[in-house]
Amino acid sequence: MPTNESLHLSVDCVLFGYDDDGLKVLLINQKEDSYRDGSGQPMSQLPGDLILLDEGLHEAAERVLYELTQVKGVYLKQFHAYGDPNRVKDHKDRSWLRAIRTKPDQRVITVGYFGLVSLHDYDPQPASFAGGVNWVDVGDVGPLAFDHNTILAGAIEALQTQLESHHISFELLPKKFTLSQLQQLYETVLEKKFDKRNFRKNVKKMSHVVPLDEKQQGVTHKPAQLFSFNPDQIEHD
Amino acid sequence: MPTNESLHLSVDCVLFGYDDDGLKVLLINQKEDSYRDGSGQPMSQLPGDLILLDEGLHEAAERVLYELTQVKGVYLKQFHAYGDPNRVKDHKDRSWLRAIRTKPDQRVITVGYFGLVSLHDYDPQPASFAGGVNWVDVGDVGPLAFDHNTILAGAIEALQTQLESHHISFELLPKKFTLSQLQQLYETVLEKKFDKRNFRKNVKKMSHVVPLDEKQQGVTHKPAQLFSFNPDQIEHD
DNA sequence: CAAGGTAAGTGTTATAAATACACTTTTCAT
DNA sequence: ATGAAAAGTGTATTTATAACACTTACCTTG
Repeated sequence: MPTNESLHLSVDCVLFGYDDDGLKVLLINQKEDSYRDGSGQPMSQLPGDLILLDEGLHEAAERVLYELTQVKGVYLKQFHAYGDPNRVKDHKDRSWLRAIRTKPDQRVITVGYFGLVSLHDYDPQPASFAGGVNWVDVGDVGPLAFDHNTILAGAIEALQTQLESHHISFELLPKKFTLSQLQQLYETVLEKKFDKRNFRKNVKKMSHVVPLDEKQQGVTHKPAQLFSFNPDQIEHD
Repeated sequence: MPTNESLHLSVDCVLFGYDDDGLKVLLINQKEDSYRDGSGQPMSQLPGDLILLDEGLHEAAERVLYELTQVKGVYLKQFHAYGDPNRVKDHKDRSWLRAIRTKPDQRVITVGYFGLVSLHDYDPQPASFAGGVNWVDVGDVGPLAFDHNTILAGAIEALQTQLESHHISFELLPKKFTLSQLQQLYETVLEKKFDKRNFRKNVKKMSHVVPLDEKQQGVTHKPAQLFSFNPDQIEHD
């Protein structure tokens, strides 16, 4: 029954990027002429790669991300392994696999990592070997290759549950930020509204959020107080 | 540098068993003469096995557990993948690997699952191909083979965080249980004490915990009301 | 069959956390 | 000087958490 002779392992990275206009995921497109879905559209997928024989899983995720975005040192966390024997056997994915793999029928188990970057401070200049690289709003992601929609959904869930408990919000914000930006981040990620005054009351209790002697500049309204995270006070993980 | 030519994947199961005298983990011993640690003690490990080419990860975990305990249908949940390239390379583990593997230097990545069983209703009669199988109190677990102490710690953490949020306590209790048993379970797993009256107040709010028209029997004191979980009201996951 | 042992069962009060809600302030642009 | 735009701020209500001690029902034993 199984057409494969061995079993390979990859990592797939769900890199979330955030800025004032929302939460994005980094997706890569295959070259248009080699890989299209039924309707002729080029299909997207999450950045991922087979792991090397002497690297750890976390290392592999870092490498994949570095190769794609030239970014080092981003927050990266494992969230789930996906091992359905048929996860790379779908009809829609065959032509692409034939193009890139020597053994396209080979079974691949993948370990999902999510990563967080702030798109405010610097734009990670995605540089891909494989085709176009785009930041896509999380709400606008269409059908992806393989089981990548499932993986993305798992990453979003992990991000939501960990945002509050693991103090990772600062990975998505600029070094200096306003309380409104922090609130918008929470509202975007958790998909619910918060009351401004109550939200600020809670932030005051967080010892790792510290006010700076500095105000927002160049805005057309009352400039907001800037805050930053104190890394000493943060233990995530 | 790497001595391995390929890479294999296993599942390791942390099967938790609970009864009135505590939380146990199922461990297997290697045969004493083939595998001892430095001090000549036979070493224990978590039940685990390489996954087959055509089975999913969850399926693999179910199979491993069935082969060891003859138990089917237990609650099983993936919690983490462990992929350090040296996780099976420790000196203490070499003799055992030489005994059981054709390629003892081969790298193995493993996916951890935790499982839950009630030791009240029935004793899962562990039946092993590989040696002794024991329920060991979670507090009394000594050094294990490979990185299995790390994996166990990860499983305990996962169990603790999910006990409250995922309504899984009933997997560890008999079908009919008293509120004191439920409280003791929480206290054991979460390693903290609860106030009896406050605990019961909270239970009353849980619609999935329903009182039965039945009382405890054969006890030397006031018999407790029995309760059960209503499976219709439970969505875990 | 009375007494003692044992765990079950039960309410109230105090403190802390979460929620709901609306106006004033500061800056820039016109 | 006026208006637009988002920042910033306090109180009252509701809900949840925490602390705390005695009575009840059943079994055992002497």
